[in-house]
Amino acid sequence: MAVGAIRPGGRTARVRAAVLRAAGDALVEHGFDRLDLADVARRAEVGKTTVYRRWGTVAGLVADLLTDMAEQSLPRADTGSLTGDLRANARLVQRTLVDPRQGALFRAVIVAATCDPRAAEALHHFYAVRIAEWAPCVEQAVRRAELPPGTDAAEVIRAVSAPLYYRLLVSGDPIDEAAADRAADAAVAAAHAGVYTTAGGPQPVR
Amino acid sequence: MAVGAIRPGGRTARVRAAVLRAAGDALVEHGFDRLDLADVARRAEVGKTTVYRRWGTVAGLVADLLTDMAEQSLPRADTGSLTGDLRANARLVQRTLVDPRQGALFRAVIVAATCDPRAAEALHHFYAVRIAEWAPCVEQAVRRAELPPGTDAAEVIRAVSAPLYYRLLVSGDPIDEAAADRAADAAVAAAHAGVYTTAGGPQPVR
DNA sequence: CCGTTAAAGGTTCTGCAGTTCCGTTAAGGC
DNA sequence: GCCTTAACGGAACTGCAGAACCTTTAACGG
Repeated sequence: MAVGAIRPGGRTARVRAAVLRAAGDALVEHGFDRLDLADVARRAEVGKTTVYRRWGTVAGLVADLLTDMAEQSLPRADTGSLTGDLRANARLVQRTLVDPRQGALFRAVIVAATCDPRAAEALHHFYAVRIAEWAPCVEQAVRRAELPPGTDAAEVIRAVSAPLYYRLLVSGDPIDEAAADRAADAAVAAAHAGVYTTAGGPQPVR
Repeated sequence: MAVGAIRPGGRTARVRAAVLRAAGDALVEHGFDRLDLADVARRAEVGKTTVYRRWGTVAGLVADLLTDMAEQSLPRADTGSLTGDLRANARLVQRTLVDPRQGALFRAVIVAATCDPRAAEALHHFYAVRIAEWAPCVEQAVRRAELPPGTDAAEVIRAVSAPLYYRLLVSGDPIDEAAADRAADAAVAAAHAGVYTTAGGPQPVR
């Protein structure tokens, strides 16, 4: 075999998959701060030396987990109306954050991002991908003249998620379907008023 | 002295103040995950036994720090217009989150809240207080007929902060004055459209 | 199939966060 | 001012996360 070749196949891939799955389980059970790499190794039925060597720290492991999560994508909605699409998006985010496993996982990766630059980069990339996936909903609405031209599509999508993440991380208020619909409706109203146009400030209400 | 009396005065209060200040410094420097209670004790020039006995864990210490922070309040603005007031609020939040010390501190306490129930309760109380302080801006706007009756004042205030915290914790986008103004303007537009009325869904744009 | 070596695995060691123990200081009621 | 004891402080101890070391397994090129 050639010198210096890397070996991503077979066992290495199996080990990565097992460790990432175990890391997800452990994160959901204990949370970010109480995560022990040796415990992850035990769950994954893998030598703890391997986990320490390949990922080093809890944050490094979470960063890799996020990279993996970014690759699995969910299709965006296309209901024909902006409100319908954004409500679908808000409901998707809402269901994800409320889900015991997914919600705990997202809290954990967001925490990891505040502690480690690699995890932060992975997180920002993850959301950049998700936002780019949904931006076409807004672009279509602009083409349909539902929204003013020059509307920043990504900013509208972010505006839908923001109140839900605010509840998850900051205020602790319940993340129910009503909150999701309100988040979507607020984004539509603000976009309609021209708040998200690149030109700048809000346009007068027509 | 009576049996079982507690002693909050003198030395005890001095120790608490010194430890909370030291904890803030340490949080800003190392972040939540790398916080060592022994290091906090050293900075505060206090026995480490004291810190472990009174606060026990990092999360417990942060919870107390938050309780302390909730007591120091900043006055709300009163510019005469809803947009003016909410932009002032958004700018205040923006400046706080961008400030190296304050920003790091807020990230740390939010992280602590995801790890510990007491810290979570302290955080939610902190924001409940802040939101209640600014809610009158919205109530005034309703009285001035700038907004539809039945508008949920707290929800409007939360809507102003949400995009800024989303940037801080999730997307990593810059938290500049333009973002602050957009957050305020979006909240105004959505509130104006009736998204935050207790009645429910959005009212038709007038 | 074989040889090379990248990558995983097992075991032992170590530093330090967190605990325990006991002596010291000073808050506050009389 | 005195006494009781809540609360602080220093030092020695301990358990375990993470490092170090060496052995074993299996991926991949020929």
